[in-house]
Amino acid sequence: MASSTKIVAETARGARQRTIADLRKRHVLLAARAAFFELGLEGASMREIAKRAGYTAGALYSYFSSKEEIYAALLGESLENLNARVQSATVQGQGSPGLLPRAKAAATLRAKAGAFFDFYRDNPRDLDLGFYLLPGMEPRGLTPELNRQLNARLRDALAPTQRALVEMGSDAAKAEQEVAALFAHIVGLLLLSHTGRIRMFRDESRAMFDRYVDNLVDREQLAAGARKRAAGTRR
Amino acid sequence: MASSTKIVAETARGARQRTIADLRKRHVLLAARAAFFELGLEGASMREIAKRAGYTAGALYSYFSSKEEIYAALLGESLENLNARVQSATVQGQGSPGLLPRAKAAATLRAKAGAFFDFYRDNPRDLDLGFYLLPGMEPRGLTPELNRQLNARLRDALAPTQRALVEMGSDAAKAEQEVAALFAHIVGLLLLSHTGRIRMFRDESRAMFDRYVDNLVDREQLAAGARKRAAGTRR
Amino acid sequence: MASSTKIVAETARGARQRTIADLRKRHVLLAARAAFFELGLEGASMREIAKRAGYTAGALYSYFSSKEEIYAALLGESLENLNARVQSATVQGQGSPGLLPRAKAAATLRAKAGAFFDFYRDNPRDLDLGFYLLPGMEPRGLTPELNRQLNARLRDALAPTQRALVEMGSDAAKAEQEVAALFAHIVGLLLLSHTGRIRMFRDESRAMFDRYVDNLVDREQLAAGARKRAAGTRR
Amino acid sequence: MASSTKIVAETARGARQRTIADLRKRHVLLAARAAFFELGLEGASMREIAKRAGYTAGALYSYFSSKEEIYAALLGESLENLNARVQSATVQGQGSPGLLPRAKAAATLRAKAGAFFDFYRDNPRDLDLGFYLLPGMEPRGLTPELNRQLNARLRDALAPTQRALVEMGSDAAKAEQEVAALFAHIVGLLLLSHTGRIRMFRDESRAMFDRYVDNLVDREQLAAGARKRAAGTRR
DNA sequence: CATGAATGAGAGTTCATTCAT
DNA sequence: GATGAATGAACTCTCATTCAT
Repeated sequence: MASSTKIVAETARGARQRTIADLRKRHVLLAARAAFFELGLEGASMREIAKRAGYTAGALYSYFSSKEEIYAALLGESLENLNARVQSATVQGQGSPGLLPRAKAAATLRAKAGAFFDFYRDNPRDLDLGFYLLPGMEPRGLTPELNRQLNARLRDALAPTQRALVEMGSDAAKAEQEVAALFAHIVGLLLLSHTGRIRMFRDESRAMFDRYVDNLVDREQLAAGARKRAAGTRR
Repeated sequence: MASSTKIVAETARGARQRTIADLRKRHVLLAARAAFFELGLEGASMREIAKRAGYTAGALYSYFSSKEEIYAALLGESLENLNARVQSATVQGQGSPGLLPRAKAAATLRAKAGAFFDFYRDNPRDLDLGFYLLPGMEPRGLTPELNRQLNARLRDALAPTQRALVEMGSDAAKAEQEVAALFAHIVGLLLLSHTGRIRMFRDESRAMFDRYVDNLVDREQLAAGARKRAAGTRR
Repeated sequence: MASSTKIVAETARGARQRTIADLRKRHVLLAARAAFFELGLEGASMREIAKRAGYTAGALYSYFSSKEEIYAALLGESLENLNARVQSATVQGQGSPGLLPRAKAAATLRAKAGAFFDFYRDNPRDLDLGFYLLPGMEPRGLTPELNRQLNARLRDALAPTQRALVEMGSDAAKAEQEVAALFAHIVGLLLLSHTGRIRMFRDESRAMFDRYVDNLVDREQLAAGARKRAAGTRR
Repeated sequence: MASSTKIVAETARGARQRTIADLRKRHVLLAARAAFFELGLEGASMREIAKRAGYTAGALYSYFSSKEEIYAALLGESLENLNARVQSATVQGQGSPGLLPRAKAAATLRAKAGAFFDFYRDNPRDLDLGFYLLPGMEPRGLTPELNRQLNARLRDALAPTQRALVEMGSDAAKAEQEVAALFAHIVGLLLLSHTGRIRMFRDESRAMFDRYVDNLVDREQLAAGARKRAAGTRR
């Protein structure tokens, strides 16, 4: 009995410690995020991150075994945030009873893809996180396994949009293609918007995104109508 | 006579030397290109570039007065190459006599936009060149003036596509929007294709580009038809 | 109680560490001093200083944030030493009861000015420290504020001499002029003594200094006598 | 005959060429002087000097075999200028017939020493030339032999002052001491004036110089009077 | 005589990382 | 767990000097 109690106690302590450690880890991560967002990935040195976290540079190595591991954790967190935002995105006027299933799916498409777009528009550095770093990485922080996980979370964030396309009548392959194209369009718009290389993108990126989605919805509805007519003719 | 001969000779020598110097400058640029393409902008140190060019680091400063000037020259060259490729792109079956003007414009659109896409697909690092810019650049090499020039060359490369859109019936504003959206789509596709973050992009990016252009052409033709019918009604 | 103890312990550790850090800083400073004194300000590279201190170049930046900060610290220390020496200089046969106040002041003048002279004669490079300043300095290490402080410490070292002049009967303005002239003479003598540009200065500089002070004392006493007579006449 | 003529011709050509070469050498020297005076000794790179002379860096080595040889030549020239100025300095109201020999000598003293002072006051960098460089020199440009020559020219510039002191009644040894002290004072005043380390020196250096000379003349006249009286008593 | 390309050493500084305490 | 000292390699850039042309 005594030993069992001890085990329980130790486990509890272990859990508490792990929690505290996790908290501190998150604290470091927040500091790293702030540093990176202000100074860019190369500009954010370990010393800078440490200073913002209230630590010495050496202390960070208690939490992360390299700078790249910090980057990986940051990217992971970023994708969690993205997914949270996409999941919490809801259709406006959701309860309208008379709405046709396809119109509902279109609304969902707009909501989910819009959330995706807005997340990166509002957090521009999160985009960098995903795309600017890859070259010259890997050694310790970004193992292939982790890389796979991160890609999976990215797909998760696109999945609701893909499902909406299916509900609008696309077959699976078409839906996958369309969501990939949509993803590419978003990335392109945002990248150009951030670099400022061309004027237009700075202020109109969301409008451009809307037009793309409008066209996409139009196409889907046209295709659905065509399928319907084809089915009617055959009967 | 003698003095005139001397002047000619000296001028010739000057010209020859200038040519040689230019050649060597290009040689350095090629080395820099290779280094940058393999190691990224930050990874390509002056020493690394010099080594590849068969020089010591200090020697590079005979040709370029800073690392950023090298970058700027590289970017400039890249945009020249892009423009050359776009300009030399011609419509297949150009001579077909019975082709309607609008169909011809559509073919031009496909050719020019396709050349743009293909240039960056075939020279992936040239894309990076244009976007790695973000960080702390500018001091000497990339003056605002130069920056403006480079932006102008980028627009030049998109201009033929824009003109084709106008010939298909778009008004100027619409054409500008569409070409910007097309540009964004291309950038997004290529970026995702290069980072490999999602499987599909690796092999299918050109097909995805084609589908985007197909949709664009369809939309334009639909709109043109609508305008025609509207005109007919009004009469 | 326990927490109080802990605080004490931590404070003690902090204090100890600070002391050790100060010691090491001084150690670096000594190495820098030696390097600078042997090789001059430009010749003493960070690497050279580090080597003499038993460090790598990078390690110096734990103690000083730039080469100029090292220089500033060195100059500060030098002026402290100068002041210490001047303050500790006392009049020989100070206790003699029958000495007139003016004679006492003259003795003080000789003692204080002599200490000033001897300090720089015995530490020739400390003089350079104060004058190698001219070139393109200032950026970080030698802020205007610090510059003001250093100038103040220099004046401090001259102040006792100036006070002695006042006690000998000079008015404030005259005393300031004379002390400035004395300072200039000292600097000139020492500079010429160190550069060896003219033979005589090498061995006789102290004798030359003494002659200058003798003349100065004579002049002051003559002037005092003249003032006395003038006052007697007026009565 | 023919060969003799040829020899003459060649010699003449040689002389002309040497003259042209000297001219160009002087031209380079002027550029070096300007560069050094603007940028300081360390700041004036061979490239900078060459640019100002309208040459390439390499071309300078046709005229001088090292940077230090340029420095040496510059210093030599500077001392020539100094001597020229001192020699051309004349006593104001020189022709006054009734002037006593001693008063004339005092006027000469003032004129010659004043010219010395003014030369360095008006050409501050010439002072640096003489004093700031010595450390770390010698290799090629500043041979001991040359060094001796330069020191001699410096003494030459002081000689007229020294002679004036003798004419005022000083014996040779005393005159040498006094002129050395005067030289030290001048150097001290000018150095402090240039560094600006103490306010007073900036604007008043010439006044301070005058006071020093006044005192010197007074002392000499006093001493001469004493000698006269002593001689009268003895008789 | 002059050029311009090139060297090689060295400058100050930054940084991720390690490790004894 | 955290510190602070230290490393060692890397960075861009400058410079006096050399030499084939």
